[in-house]
Amino acid sequence: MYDSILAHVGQFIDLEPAEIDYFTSLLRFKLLRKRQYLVQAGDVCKFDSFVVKGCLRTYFVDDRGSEHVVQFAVENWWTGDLYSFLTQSSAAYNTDALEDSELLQIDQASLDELYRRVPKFERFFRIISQRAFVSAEKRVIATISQTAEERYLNFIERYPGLDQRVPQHLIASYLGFTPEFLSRIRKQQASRRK
Amino acid sequence: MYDSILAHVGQFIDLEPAEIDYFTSLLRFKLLRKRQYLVQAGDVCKFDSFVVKGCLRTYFVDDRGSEHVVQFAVENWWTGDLYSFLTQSSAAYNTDALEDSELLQIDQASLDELYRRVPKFERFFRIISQRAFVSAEKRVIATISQTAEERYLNFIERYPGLDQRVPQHLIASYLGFTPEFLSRIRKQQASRRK
DNA sequence: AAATACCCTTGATCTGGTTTAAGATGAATG
DNA sequence: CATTCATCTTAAACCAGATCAAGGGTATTT
Repeated sequence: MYDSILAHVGQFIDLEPAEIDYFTSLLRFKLLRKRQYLVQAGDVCKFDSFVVKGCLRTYFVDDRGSEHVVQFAVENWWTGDLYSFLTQSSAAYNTDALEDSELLQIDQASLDELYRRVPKFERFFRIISQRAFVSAEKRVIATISQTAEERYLNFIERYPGLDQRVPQHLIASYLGFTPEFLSRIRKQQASRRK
Repeated sequence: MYDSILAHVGQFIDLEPAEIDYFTSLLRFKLLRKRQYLVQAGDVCKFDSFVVKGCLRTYFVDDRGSEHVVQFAVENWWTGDLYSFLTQSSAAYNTDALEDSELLQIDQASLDELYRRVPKFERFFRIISQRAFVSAEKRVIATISQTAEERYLNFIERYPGLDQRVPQHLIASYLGFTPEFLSRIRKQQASRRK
């Protein structure tokens, strides 16, 4: 059950057996059925969640009532509303399961304790946060500088298989355009391949 | 000279006098004249740079030759090409000074040493990276879900005074539209205020 | 004190992507 | 097994914002 999270953490820091035991003792296992919420906007996000299996999406509902996918999370990703988790304030985003999913969760108090007892975890979360920041900044630039078609092609290249796993209209939402327009892009792609 | 960076770091971690001395001993002071480059695309970004005074911009040149402002950095911000700095690979972005600026810089080797000798700095950079990630993600959502006018109004509210400090066409670039369109937004704003 | 380089504005025209609306297909549910 | 619900497609009208082109103001340079 802990194999994937330990392999993931092990990419960035080395842990002693006792540290591994301590770390895993802080984790709680959570099963989510398809369509079930992990966090709803307005709630406080109590846990940082690691995806062992399955697929989730985080989305935001704007003033006009339209939904926008903030991120997808598949195996070996962390998910939740980070701002809400860090500040224990109410979440702006919703996260729900697109498939039946298995998560490992840690709460704020346990994480603080973990930072204190095993400071290497500060390093681990520093590294993954820096990477997440770099990716988010790239996504800003892509959204600003590329056409819808370019973003779509980069998406299927960068997240291979994900387009087979989640509905197209959610990919369109993630990329910042309408499902109708994605349909047109795909049609044009298909005719070009002939 | 070190007042602002120590106050900034002090917001997140507490340092002993000896740790302060050690930290500041690793910093190097850098003066940039207006228009001078801090990092050019293709170079390796050797330093993480803290802005003591002045204003810089990081920008990206796309395939079509258009520039896009990735971020502005004013007093108490860190700047540079983070991906290039972390991996010591060549930078995708350019950073240059919009005003004469004073920086404090740390190189990769010194930072590694700092993490080893004063692990609290892992914590410090974890926290600011997490915040940076949250902001970057908000910017993605804003770009996807709001109109040009809404983004502009949020920008001047969120970064008060910055619109007086940097040319308008760079703000337009940062927000993801053309300078001509910003001009029209401002005209409409002015007429509404009458 | 010209000359040059920036910077901002305005108008006309064009386009990438939205909106609205309708229909087709398949999957989940009572 | 009928019915709702979710997903995807297509097409026509429409719009936010881009592009192109021109002109004017103001620093900075020479």
